[in-house]
Amino acid sequence: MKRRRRFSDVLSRLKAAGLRPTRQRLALAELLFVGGDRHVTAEALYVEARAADIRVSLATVYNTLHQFTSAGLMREVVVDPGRSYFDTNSSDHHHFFFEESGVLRDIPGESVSLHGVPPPPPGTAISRVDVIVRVRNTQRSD
Amino acid sequence: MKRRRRFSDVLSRLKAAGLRPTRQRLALAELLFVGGDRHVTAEALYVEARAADIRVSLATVYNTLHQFTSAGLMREVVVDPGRSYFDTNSSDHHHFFFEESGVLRDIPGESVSLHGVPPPPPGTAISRVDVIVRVRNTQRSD
DNA sequence: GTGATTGCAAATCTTTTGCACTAAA
DNA sequence: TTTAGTGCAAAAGATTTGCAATCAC
Repeated sequence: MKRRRRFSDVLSRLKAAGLRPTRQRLALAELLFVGGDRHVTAEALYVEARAADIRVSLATVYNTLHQFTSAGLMREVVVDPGRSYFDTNSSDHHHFFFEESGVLRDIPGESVSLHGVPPPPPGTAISRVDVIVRVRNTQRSD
Repeated sequence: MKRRRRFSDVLSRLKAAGLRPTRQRLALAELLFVGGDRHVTAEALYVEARAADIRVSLATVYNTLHQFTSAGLMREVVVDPGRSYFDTNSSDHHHFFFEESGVLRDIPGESVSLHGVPPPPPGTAISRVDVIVRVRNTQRSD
């Protein structure tokens, strides 16, 4: 009953987040949350969903990713001008970004330590610290 | 002769970067590089240039910012989905990003120290590490 | 002159929105 | 029912591109 287990996991996850478990949200959540951490763009998830015979529109994919993000189930990662990535790992961690391929990879939050960040100005508080390690291929690429 | 000094500084800067010193590039460079570190979006620089009676198109502002960036005179900072910032400080440093206002502020590179970043995969090298400290207002804003 | 640069408008790309339709509670 | 969610197509931004006109060398 793996399939049923997955389904109910995802179902309770949506319920816990206060999101109505619609067919599209359930299907997208299953793609996203089953099988480890993922980093997707809206377009990529849309293509993947279609390939998996999930009937959903691109607009709904965008809406859903933002709803999941607002609900704390995902995190938006900004690394590429003109394209947003969404990360199924919403805990505190950092990223490698492979500039040539556009691939994002997690760096566990505990492994990195930061010192010397100045305090934020009065009246403000740090909401998040992003560390993005941009990586490029060593060998010729042109 | 402050004005003349600024002009020749900017002129040699462009020449050193191998960029033909056209009227538009000179004028934009003067806006950008005179008077401290700046963080601009293409649109904002365009508006500023027009206000300063610099006759330039938005397309040229985009082109120029990218040329300056390729030449190492500036740096592109990605913090906001759907909008690019360009930073006149191209040396190694980090940023505060004020989420409500969209303002970016430098954090000197020396003040922050990072430990524990895993080595990049074989065949790749770190091209840059960005630390972005996202900040929000403490008081109500809704 | 000659090739690089610019301006303009059109094109492209990503993301958002309006609204009639459908589905969950 | 009643309200939230969805699909579609259109709209909105940001950025890029094609090409004729213009400028630097």
